[in-house]
Amino acid sequence: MVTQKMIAEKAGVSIITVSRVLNTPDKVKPETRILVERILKEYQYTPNQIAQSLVSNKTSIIDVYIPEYIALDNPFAMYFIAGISDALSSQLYSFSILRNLNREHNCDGYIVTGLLSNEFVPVWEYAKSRNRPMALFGHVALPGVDCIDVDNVIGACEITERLLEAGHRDIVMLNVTEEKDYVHDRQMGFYRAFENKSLIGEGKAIGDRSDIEVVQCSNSSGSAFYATKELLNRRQPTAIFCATDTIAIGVVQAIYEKGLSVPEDVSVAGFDGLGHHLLTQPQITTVRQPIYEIGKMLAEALLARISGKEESFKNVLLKPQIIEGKSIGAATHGTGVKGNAD
Amino acid sequence: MVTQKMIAEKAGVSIITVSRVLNTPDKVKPETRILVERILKEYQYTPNQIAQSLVSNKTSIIDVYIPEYIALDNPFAMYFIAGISDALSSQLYSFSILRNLNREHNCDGYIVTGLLSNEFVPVWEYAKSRNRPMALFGHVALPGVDCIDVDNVIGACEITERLLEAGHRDIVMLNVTEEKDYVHDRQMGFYRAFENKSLIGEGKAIGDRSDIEVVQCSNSSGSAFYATKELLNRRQPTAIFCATDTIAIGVVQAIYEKGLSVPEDVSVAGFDGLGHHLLTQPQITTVRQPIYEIGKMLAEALLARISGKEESFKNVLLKPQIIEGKSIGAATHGTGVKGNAD
DNA sequence: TGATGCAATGTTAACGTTAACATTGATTTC
DNA sequence: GAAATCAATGTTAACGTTAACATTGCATCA
Repeated sequence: MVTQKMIAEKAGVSIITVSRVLNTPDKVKPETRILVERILKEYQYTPNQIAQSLVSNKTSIIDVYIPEYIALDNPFAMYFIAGISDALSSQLYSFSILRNLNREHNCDGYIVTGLLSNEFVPVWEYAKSRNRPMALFGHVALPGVDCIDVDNVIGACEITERLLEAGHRDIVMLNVTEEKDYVHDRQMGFYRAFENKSLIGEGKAIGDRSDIEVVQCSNSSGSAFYATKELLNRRQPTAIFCATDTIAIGVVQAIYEKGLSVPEDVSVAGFDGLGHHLLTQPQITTVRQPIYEIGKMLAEALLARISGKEESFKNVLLKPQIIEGKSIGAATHGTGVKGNAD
Repeated sequence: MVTQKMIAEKAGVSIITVSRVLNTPDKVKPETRILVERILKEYQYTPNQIAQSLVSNKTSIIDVYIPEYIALDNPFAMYFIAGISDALSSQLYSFSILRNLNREHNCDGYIVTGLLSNEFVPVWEYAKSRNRPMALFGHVALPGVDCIDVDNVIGACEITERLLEAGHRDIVMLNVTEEKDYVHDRQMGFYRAFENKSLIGEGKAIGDRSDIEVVQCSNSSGSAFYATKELLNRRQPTAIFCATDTIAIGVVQAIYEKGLSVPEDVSVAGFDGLGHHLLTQPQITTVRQPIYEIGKMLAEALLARISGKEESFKNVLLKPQIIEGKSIGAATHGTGVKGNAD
């Protein structure tokens, strides 16, 4: 390994002069500077980052904590990581993915995801004890943390309103059988759209949703395929709102298999916008969670905090955007709100 | 930050005794050891990895070089990264993803992918000049590198043979319009299956493939959907071999839309096995590239080399495995090899 | 009883870099 | 012409850890 010491000896100067040529060249006589630069180049000197880190107490590494229960090989993780990677590499930072906190690792800051608010406290204390800033995908009531989260309720509400505005009144939601916040929130958003349009059955209290059908299946297109076949054997809604695009793929297939068309016979709406919505024909109109952008924003927020450029802490709740596909059409059959027709 | 120096002062011992308690506790008198351990715990001492790295010249970090032209948000990259991550985290190693080599970064070794053999030489020299081992996804004729690659020819050949053994003689391949090695290799494998079964049209030289139809489309399910519709409007082969599972998804949709069934009317075979084959109904029988496992094996090979446990260098060409779906059935129509029927 | 061995602990130096302070010699200032 | 200034460079110490060698004091042995 070529060190500053070796360069200094070759050039007949002291180590610190070499260091100055590298860091503050203006403070070195041009003659000396040119000599040292020539030797640096000749011996292909590269600084030892480790030694620099020891002095500066900076590593140029961000630790990204993704708990082990989140598979790295799903679109969520990959978009998140891609966003972080792009934000950091432009600033000459790199990152390490941590799957647990068993191990010491020196870094300049943490990006954290996949935690419920109560799980977050120990991680927060961990970062605080190391005096490192932290940015969180999620929202939490702890001070000194940059937070960004997605509003699943609004996303589900808006795309459901979209279906309602296209004239659909008999909309079935295919939701996931998982006890996660996002599952609950998307169903709430679905209901809220009916409430906003005052389409909850007359004479029923706001909040009485027994007249709106929600079918459950697991989050796979195969499960959605069978659930949809069963549904279509029973009756034919004018639209299906799918809690995820993975589900929507199975729904579209089941509609085809039934000899029906999308969107002519049944409209389909999805949620996630992480690539699966592009796989069907027609492409699915969906709600996009900007995971890539969130990863990028979190990384940028963290870098701003590290550099001291930013004073106030972010606390953002993003409104997800509707991505236009071709899977939503005008309602061509049906009898209005199913509850009203009963 | 709590350092060994602070612990030493509190315990009334020298720094090196603290270091010994941490590294070689047997060499410390039990009495002293217990005292120091108590204070270490009380002040929540954690070692400074940077300082350790400076002394040991080891970082416990592997640099994973994925050139910028490979999007991190595709299944290939994500499975690759997941495999590496799992192999490394069990050994208390972490990794950094490098998107270019503009920047110095201290690491214990390199994992490299996505390079053609000529692009690989400078990267190889880069690693060699830093005296760090390297493991490559690909194959190359350079010494001192662990290599693992997938045999696309054999994979395509075997799944095509599978179709031939099911009685199919009129098989169309839907290939990608990209000038990449894998595209060429999969088409070669497709042809080879016919040659192996001596099904290249009678009276034609081995290698004359004008009687086997290959349709091209871009690597998206929408493009495959339209290409397949056009194909089915012309004629109905008994099976379609798709160069990628993304294409296979569009093919299945087009078959449905035509009012036909998979595999009753048309069998479908795919390639990749990175998740998309699970999205259709029926699930696609495909050839799986074990990307996750390759990432894992490369990481393990690198760790073995770093630890000096391994002498000889790996040079593996993996045979991809067929993943059973339900998309291949017996041939129920058709007239044998299309060329013969002409 | 003095030499030998050994367990326990300490001192010094090293890893490669940079910050803070020190020195040198030439130039400017009053 | 002595004092002050300044550019150029050097010396020392520091970051936190560990390796190599040194010391101490006690027990063992001939």
